[in-house]
Parts: sequence; C-alpha cells; structure tokens
Amino acid sequence: MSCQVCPVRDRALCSSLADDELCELKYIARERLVCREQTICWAGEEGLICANVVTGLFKVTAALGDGHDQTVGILYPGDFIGSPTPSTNKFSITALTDSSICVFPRHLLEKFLSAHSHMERVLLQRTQASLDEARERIMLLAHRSAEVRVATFLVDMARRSPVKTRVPDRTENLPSIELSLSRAQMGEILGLSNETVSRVLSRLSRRGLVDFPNGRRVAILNRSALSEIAIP
Amino acid sequence: MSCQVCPVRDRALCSSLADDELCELKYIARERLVCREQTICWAGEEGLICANVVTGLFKVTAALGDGHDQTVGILYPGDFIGSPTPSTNKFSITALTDSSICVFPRHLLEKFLSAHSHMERVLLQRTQASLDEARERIMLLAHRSAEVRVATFLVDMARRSPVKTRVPDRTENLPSIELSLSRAQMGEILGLSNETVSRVLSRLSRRGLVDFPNGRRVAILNRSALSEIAIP
DNA sequence: CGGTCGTTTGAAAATTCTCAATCGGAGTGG
DNA sequence: CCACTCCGATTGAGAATTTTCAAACGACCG
Repeated sequence: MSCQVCPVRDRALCSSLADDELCELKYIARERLVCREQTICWAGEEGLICANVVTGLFKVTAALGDGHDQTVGILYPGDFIGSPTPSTNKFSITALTDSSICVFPRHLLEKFLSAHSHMERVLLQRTQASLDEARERIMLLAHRSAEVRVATFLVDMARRSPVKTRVPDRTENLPSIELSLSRAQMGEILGLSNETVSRVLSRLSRRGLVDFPNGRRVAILNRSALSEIAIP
Repeated sequence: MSCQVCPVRDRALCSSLADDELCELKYIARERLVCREQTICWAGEEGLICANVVTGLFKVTAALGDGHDQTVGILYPGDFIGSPTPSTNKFSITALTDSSICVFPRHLLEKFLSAHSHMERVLLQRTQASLDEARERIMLLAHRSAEVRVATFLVDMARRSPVKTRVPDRTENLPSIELSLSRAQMGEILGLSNETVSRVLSRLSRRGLVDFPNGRRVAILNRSALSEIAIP
C-alpha cells in the first residue's frame, strides 16, 4: 500500500514529512491488520514496536485486578502508538474494531527520528495533545454525572469517528456512527456500570436525542442538545 | 544561583546535559520565586514561557464553571512546565506552596532544543511519563472508593515529596510530609467533596494509619497498611 | 429449538453529596 | 491579654446518585 493513498496521510505523524522523507520512512514501515479484540501491546512488556493507527479504533487499558479492565484512553485513526525510546508498556492496547496499523520497529524509528528532528518535534506535540486529552478525561470522571459522561463521550466519538451516513436535515446533519462498543465497554471508559450506561442511553433515546437503529450503531438525532448536556 | 547546587540538578530536564551544555542553557534561564496561590499559566492564553519546577508544588487545573476548579495534575520539583512549540495553554498552573521555578523564554528554549536534540528526546520521555501518570489518575477516579483515592494520594505524596522528618521506628520509617493542601483542594484533586475527604481522613486517623500533628501536616504512621488500601 | 450473550428494567443497598451546625486555631483590634 | 472574627475542619442527617443483585427480554448461532 502506498503512503500516497493512506487514509491518514494528512493526519498521522507522517504528515510532517516531505515526499522524499516519506519514501525513506516507508522502507521501515509495514502495514498490519489487527482483528477486533486483538491486543497489540501488553502492559508490563517491553515496547518493541511503534505504529500509526490507520483505520479502526483501539482502547488503552489497565487490568483492574477483579478481572475487569479500566479503559484510560481511546486511539483514533492517525494516532501514534508506542515510544521511540526503550520503555516498558504501562498499559495494554487492544483493537475495538477490525483495524489496520502502520508498524515501525522501535529501534529503526528511533534512528529515523534522530535524523529528522522536526518529526520528533511533531511527536512531542502529539504526546502533549494526548496528555491534554487525558486531563480532559480526568475532568469528565471527577464530579460529573453519568448523563454528562455519556453525552460527552457520544459527542466525542461523533467528532473523531469517520461519519458513516449523513441524512440531510433542515436544521443540522444527523451523523450515525458505529459505536463498536458494548455497554460494558462504554462503562469501562466512563467509570460506570453497564446498567447505568444502558439507563442513560435509554433516557436519551426517550428524549429523542439519540436512536439505536440496529445493535451497536448509534444515530445522533440532536447533536446540539447532546452537546448542551456534555461538558463545554 | 548556580546550576551546580540546583536542588533538581539530577532530576530535571537539565540532568540530560553535559556541563558545557548546561552553561549554555543557563544563559537563557532565570530563577523566579512564586508565591503560594499565584498562577503562572492561565488556560486559554498563549504559552510564552517554559520552566522547571525547582522547589515547591503546583497544581494543573481547569475552571469548572461553577466557580470551583478541577485539578487534573500535580507538579513536583523536577517537573517541566509548558511546551517548546507555540501553543495555547489548555489548563492553568498555580502554586500550592511558595515555590521557585527556573524559567526559559519559549522561543529560546525551542532553539536550544533543536540544537540539543537529545534533550528534546528526554522531554518527549518526560511527557510520555506524564501521560502515563494522568492515565493512572484516570484509573483512580473511575470506580474507586473515596478511601482508596485518599490513601493512594497520600502514598503518592509521601513518595514524591521531599521528606521533612523521619522518626526511626522498629518496623519502618514514619515520614511526616507537608500536605500544603486544604481538604477542599484534596477533594478538587480526587473528585470528592471536602466533607468526604475529611471523613476519610478522620477514619484513617482513628485506625491509626495517619496523624495530623498540626494543621496541614500529615504523618504517615503505617505506610504499608496505607499502601494496602491504595491502588497497587 | 435451546443456549448464550448482551441489553433492558426493577428494586434494594451502598456510597457520596448537600445542607447545616459546631468546633478550633490564627489573626486582629481593643 | 482577652474577646472577637474569620476560615477551614469536623460531624451529623437526609437527599441524590450509582452500584449491585436479579429477572426478563431479544438477537444470534449452532
């Protein structure tokens, strides 16, 4: 697969590279398909690979001891995985959907970054953005009600996920997004039980803000009202 | 003040520098004293400065809308503040105690980092460590009881704060640390009301795990029992 | 058709928040 | 030096929210 037609050509770390640099990087990259539920990084292990998320969705999790996991982050297409420096993974990374990633052996990427320091600068910015994002999530979990958490999560997903269908409307677009998550997984992300998630979604549905046409797909019927509920 | 006697010479970003590089960096650095409660970065403003925390304690906060703040991170001596690239601050940074920081104008530090890419690499590692830390905090806020949150926080503070006094004991050391935080501020960090924080601390005190000799100082009487309660 | 798994819904239990009163130390002014 | 005030800490009681336990439901699959 050529970088020229890469779906995240303009979003991933590589977007900071000129065409000739991109060619060079491609030599150490290989595409890899990842099946839903498959874990590509295990907490506690050495991080031997780095990667860009190309398509799909991943979760960053820690084992909770009681068998369950806590999700501490979501990775969308264009996001970077791993560290160029030798390090132990603090969290596991697992595919939520069938996905594809662009993999680099860690030590080779480390060399490449040293030779292309502007890309390393971009990676730093990305990491700081992830830090800001994690802190936003802290704000979401502390003090916020279940309804606010769920609404914020839905708005977030709608913003970052590739929109599948758009039904034109007099007032606004109505994006329908693939959730790809069970109620339990949403609870894992939002720090709620699956029952509470279900209850909130039912309530939002009764109020006409969202709809569940089939299974795990969710249609956002009233995005502005949902944003109203969500964190500013 | 000379870098040679800097309290965080071995912990801050600068620890990655050789002596001659350190001399060079010193030209663009200046020490600055910050009074308790003083805010050095405001959310929404342009980040014109970077800095190392030398002494004291800072909190990273976001306004919550109802007048209160939510603390999303704590900065200890040696921690880095700001971003070398132009960016808008997403959060405010405020001193919890009288503190001192080592300030660099952003654009000058940016140049320095470009010329000393190994330091930029270290900064990247630091930022990733902060990200991991923020994610640990997410784990703490999601699903955890008030007691676990408080105990984890105390153990964390005891680990990262400079110990003020140590009373030798048959079984273990008994560090007494300066909390520097009101109950309300702890609640701000842990996503709890100040009353809940107070209740948990009273309970821990009755169980003989901690003591409050005077005001905001806390003595950890049984660190292992506290760690037992805290997150692993 | 039966079984499994995720969802939905109900009701009781547990936890935390909110409101309110009291307490205690630090600082101030007479 | 003492009374007074202010602010944070503590403690109690009821309210609100969420979790837990349980049951019922429905879709999917062999």
